[in-house]
Amino acid sequence: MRLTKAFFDGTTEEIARRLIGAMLVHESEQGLTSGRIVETEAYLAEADPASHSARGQTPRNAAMFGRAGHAYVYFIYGMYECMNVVTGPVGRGEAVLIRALEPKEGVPLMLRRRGIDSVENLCTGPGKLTIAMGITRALNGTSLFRGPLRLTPADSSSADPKMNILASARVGVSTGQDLPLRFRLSENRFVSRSQ
DNA sequence: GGAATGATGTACT
DNA sequence: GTACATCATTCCG
Repeated sequence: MRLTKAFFDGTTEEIARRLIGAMLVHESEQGLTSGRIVETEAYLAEADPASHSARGQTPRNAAMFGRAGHAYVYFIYGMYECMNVVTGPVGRGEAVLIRALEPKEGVPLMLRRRGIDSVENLCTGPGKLTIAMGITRALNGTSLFRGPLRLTPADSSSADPKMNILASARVGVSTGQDLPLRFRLSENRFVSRSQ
């Protein structure tokens, strides 16, 4: 199924839920890798102190204020990169952090990038999945409709009936912990470790 | 098993 | 100087 503009209708929370089950695909010179999204977190513009957009636009977070369906990739803790899907509209500053993937295509390449030999912890966290997928800040601001990094919505006709989505507090934030903006597949072994 | 720790760019006090 | 949308490693018990 092809990504359309209508995918970004509704609130960022709704889009964060809708992203569960969608496929993320990256084509690089090294090869193609893909995974099914099993965990997301919504970051809002209003009343969300944990959001990067909370204190206005800076060069670092500019992509978060860009168009829906584009990537916001940022560098954190001096070591890791995290990937978000901007949910727009332009100037608003809302996005959904991709926190975990169930690896699908290009697993050997992902294992090589991560320097491990088990698929178990390959993409179970936002910093891990960007390494495995080869996602860097070079992709910041790029379109997820076309380009090397693409998003493919879940095919609703083949939706897994056991696909229960749980909502809970976000991970690693010190403010806004009362907001249930983290979404994950229940009973999926590829969600991130920290609960 | 769980807690503490180090790696360290970017933004802000 | 401090905090941060993290992770791997080390040190406990």
